Amino acid sequence: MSQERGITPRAENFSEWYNDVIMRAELADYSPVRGCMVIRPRGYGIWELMQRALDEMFKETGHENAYFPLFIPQSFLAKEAQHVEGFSPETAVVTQGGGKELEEPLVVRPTSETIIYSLYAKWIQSYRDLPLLLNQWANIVRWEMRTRLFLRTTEFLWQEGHTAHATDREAEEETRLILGIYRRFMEEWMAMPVITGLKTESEKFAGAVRTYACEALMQDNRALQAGTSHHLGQNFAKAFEVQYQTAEGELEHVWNTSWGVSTRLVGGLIMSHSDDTGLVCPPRLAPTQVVIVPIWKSDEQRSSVMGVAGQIERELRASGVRVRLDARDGLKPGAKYYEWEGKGVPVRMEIGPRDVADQQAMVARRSGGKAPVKLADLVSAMPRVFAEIQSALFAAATERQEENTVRSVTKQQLIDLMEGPGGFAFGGYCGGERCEIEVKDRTKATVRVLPDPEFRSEPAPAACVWCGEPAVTEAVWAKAY
RNA sequence: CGGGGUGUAGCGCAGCCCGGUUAGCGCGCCUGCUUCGGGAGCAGGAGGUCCCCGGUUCAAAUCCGGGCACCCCGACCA
Repeated sequence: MSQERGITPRAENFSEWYNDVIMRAELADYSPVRGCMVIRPRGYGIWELMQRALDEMFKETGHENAYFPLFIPQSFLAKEAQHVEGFSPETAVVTQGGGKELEEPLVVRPTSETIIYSLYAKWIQSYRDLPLLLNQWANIVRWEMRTRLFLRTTEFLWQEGHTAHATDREAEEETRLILGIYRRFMEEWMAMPVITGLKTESEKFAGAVRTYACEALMQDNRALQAGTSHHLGQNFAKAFEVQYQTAEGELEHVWNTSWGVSTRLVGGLIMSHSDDTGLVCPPRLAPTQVVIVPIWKSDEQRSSVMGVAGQIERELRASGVRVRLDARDGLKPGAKYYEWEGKGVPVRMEIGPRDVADQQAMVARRSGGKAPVKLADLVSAMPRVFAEIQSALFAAATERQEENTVRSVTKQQLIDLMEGPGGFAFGGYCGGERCEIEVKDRTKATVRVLPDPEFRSEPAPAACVWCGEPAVTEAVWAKAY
């Protein structure tokens, strides 16, 4: 036995398990700078695949990429009252440059609304300039009290879309369009089910009129806010005087939206599927989808096995599969199995002398199951195998979410649930801030979203879970990351 | 910011209470040979500011004081 350090069992300590999975899979490492993280190639590879998929969806819907500066004049943040109030406590500020005190301190962007809309004011003159649909891939800095790899770090990577529209309705449609894209990405690529809906006043983005979000339930039954889409109304347009002339010659402020997902998604991916062996990654986002492990005893066997393995590797790669042949000498096959399982490679192909003789390979899935496949069928079989794994992961995560969701909770059930197993609790809500605060004080749970119609209960709850007054809406409570 | 824990080789740790001369162990790493269908074996080898600063002492990984960093649990937080 030459076991590497084991992974803390998930059931024993979820946080330590999470860290262990990241270390075992070599996704990230701690940095010399407090609260910051280093994203290693296997983690960055997941992010790159996420970027590629999302970027394509943004472009399909008419968005273009641009890049705005990291530094924002401090005065810009202050132009929108709610915005500055929300972000000031967590900004990093540069006061010196080139050895001299700066005329005006520069904020390291915690988000880019202010600098972007200051430029939009210049670019937008006429209704013919609208809509303006831009996105940027960038890093941002928020000075966090307590950090966790991928989930909350001082610096992180994200995309932020910023759009300007002629009408309130168009901006609302954009906000909803993006929320739908996020949901589709999380379900179809991450195999992570989400609940979408509206944020309450206290939880919405600082400076927004409305914030919509995707909320996912992790394996410890806490909710992760995985993506947000904000309808900014004319708040920033007024602050930065972003105006356009209508066809009728009137001067109007534009309507803005902003929306983002971050490297936090990688954390969500990890916490949705992984197990005590290590990372479990859905094939569509796996930097390595297939690892080929050759097996031999003698030198003759080695050359024939490697010949076949190399051939399969080339064919799979040519067909678009992200494949890797593990030809390392001196490691037994079993050791390689454990290593690649820990790293979350969805499919392992074992090829030994017996397989070569039978013209087949053993195809083993990270999530369980192993079966021989004829060499001639390997390439054509992979899309189906990937699709099955992908949908099995989504089905398992969906089942887990449903098992940990309670509909029409009573006050006592809400308390018991949050003191006990956790999960999503659906119930009536009067809409009052006081109930929101009391629930949080008593249970640590917050309103994650006021769910969209497709997630709502039938029939709609009549009374507020907390105060018993008539419910004006339904809410989803959970303890959040 | 409060409570708890940890800093000794790349990783995981022992040694510290009770100071002592070449600071150990497992894994990993390098070389060679034998191995290889679920974590290989043998032989040889490389690798250390014992977190930092100061103090006590003939002598400090070990005792004392101060600091720093990281992790966990809270508090806080789009």
